[in-house]
Amino acid sequence: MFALIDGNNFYVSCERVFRPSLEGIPVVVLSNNDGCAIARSNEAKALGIKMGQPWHEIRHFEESAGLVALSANFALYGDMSDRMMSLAAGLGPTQEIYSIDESFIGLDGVRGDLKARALAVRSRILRWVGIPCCVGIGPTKTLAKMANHIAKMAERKSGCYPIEHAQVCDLCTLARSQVEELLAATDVGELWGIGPRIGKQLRAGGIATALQLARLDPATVRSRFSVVVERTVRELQGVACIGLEDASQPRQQIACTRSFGAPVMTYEPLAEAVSEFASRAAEKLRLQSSHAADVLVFVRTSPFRQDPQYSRSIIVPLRRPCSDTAAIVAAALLGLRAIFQPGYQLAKAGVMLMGLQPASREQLELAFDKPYAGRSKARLMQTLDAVNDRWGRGAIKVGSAKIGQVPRGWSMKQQRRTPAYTTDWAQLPIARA
DNA sequence: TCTGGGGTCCTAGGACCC
DNA sequence: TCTGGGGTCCTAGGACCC
Repeated sequence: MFALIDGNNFYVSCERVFRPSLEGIPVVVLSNNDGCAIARSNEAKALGIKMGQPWHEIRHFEESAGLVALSANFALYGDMSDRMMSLAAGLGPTQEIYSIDESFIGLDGVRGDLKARALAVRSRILRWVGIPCCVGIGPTKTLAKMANHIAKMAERKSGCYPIEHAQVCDLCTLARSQVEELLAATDVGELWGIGPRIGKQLRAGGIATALQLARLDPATVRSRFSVVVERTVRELQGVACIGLEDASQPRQQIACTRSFGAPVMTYEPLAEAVSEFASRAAEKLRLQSSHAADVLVFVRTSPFRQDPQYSRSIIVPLRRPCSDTAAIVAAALLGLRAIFQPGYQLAKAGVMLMGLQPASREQLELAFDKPYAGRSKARLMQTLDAVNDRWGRGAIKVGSAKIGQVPRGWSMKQQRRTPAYTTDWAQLPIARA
C-alpha cells in the first residue's frame, strides 16, 4: 500500500508563507526571465491560466483580475521542500522523494486508521511549515496518484468528486463499487503515465475514463501501445508493478540550460553563458560524487519565432571521465566552437553531462594522493565549491574567455593536434575572485 | 516585444557478429 | 525463382513526469 503526499500549488504556497496577503487572490510564479507561469494558485487556475502559459498572454489579468506574478525563488522552494519531506516521512516506514513537492510513502506494516493518520500528518505540515497538502492512498503507486488527484479536486471544485474525499482520499477502505465510481469520474488523461499523445489515441479508440482503461486486457494494450501503458492498466487493476525507490539514485545525466532574456547572435556572450552552464553542471556532478565521460553542448533559436531556425548539438568526449570544472568548461567551449554559426538569433543554450559514473575510491585516492597535478586539482575544486557555498554562487568562477580559443597564428595542423579539451589546468587562466 | 528547466524510460532500426 | 537466422549493442527520437 502506498500514499502520495503532494504540496498544493507548491511554489505559490511557499510564497504565501512569507506573504500572507497573497491568500485568496490569483497568484502565479514565473519561470526564468519571467517567461511563463510555472505555478498557479487556485484562483489563477480559475481564471483559465494554463501551466507553462507565456506571461505576455496572461499579463492582462494583472489589471482585470488583480493577478500577482512573482519571479521564482528556487532556493526558497528547495528549503521548504526539505522541511515538508521530513514531516511527510512520519506517515510510514519508507519514503521516496519523487519531486520537489511530492513523496510516496510505503505503508506496509502501518496499523490503525490510515485516513486519520494522514490527516494528522497533513495538519502538522500545514502548522509547522505552512504548506497545504493533499494525500492519496491506494494499493499501487498509480492508484495513490489518482487518489491524490481526487483529494485535490474534491477540495477545489465542488461536484466533481464526493466531498468526503477532499484533502485525504483512501481508496483502500472503499467498496469496489465506490472505487469504480471514482475511476469512472476520472478522465484518462489525468492518470499518471498517460500524457497528451497517448490520451488522445485512447479517446479516439473510445477509452475516455480511468475505469474504461482499467477494464482493458493488459496484453492487448501492450501490443497496441507499449509496456508502459500496459503497466498503467495493471496498476489500475490493483497489481503493483512499480516499487518504491527508497534510496535516492545518483543522476544518470546532469544538465544546465537556460533561455536567454534577449536573442544572442555573437560568440563571446554565448561562450560566457556556456562556461557558466558547464561550471554549474560540474558543481552538481561533484555534489553527487560522480565523474562524467561526455559533455554535450547545444544552441538553438526560438521555435516560437518566424526567424531562420538553427538547432545544433555536439557531444565532446572528455579525455578521461572527471568532474573537473576546467576540463568540462574547456570541452563545452570546444563543442560550442564547432556548432556556433553567426547570423542566427539564438534563444537558448545548454550543457549536459553524460556517461556519468561513480567517482571510484581508486580515482579519488589517485586524485588526492598520487600525482601532484591531480591532487591540487581535486583540492582546488573542493575549495571552489566550499567558497561558493559560503559566499554565494559565482563568488569564484573559472576564467573562460580564452579557453577553447585558438592562439593567434596557429596552423590548422597545430589546432587539430591540440584539442582544447586536452588543455591542462596549468595552462588555463586562473579564476577571478 | 514576450514562450521553463530539469529529468526518466522505452522503442525501433541499424551495425555488427557468428 | 530462390537469397539464413539469430543474437547483441548502440543511438536517436519519442513519450512521459514534475
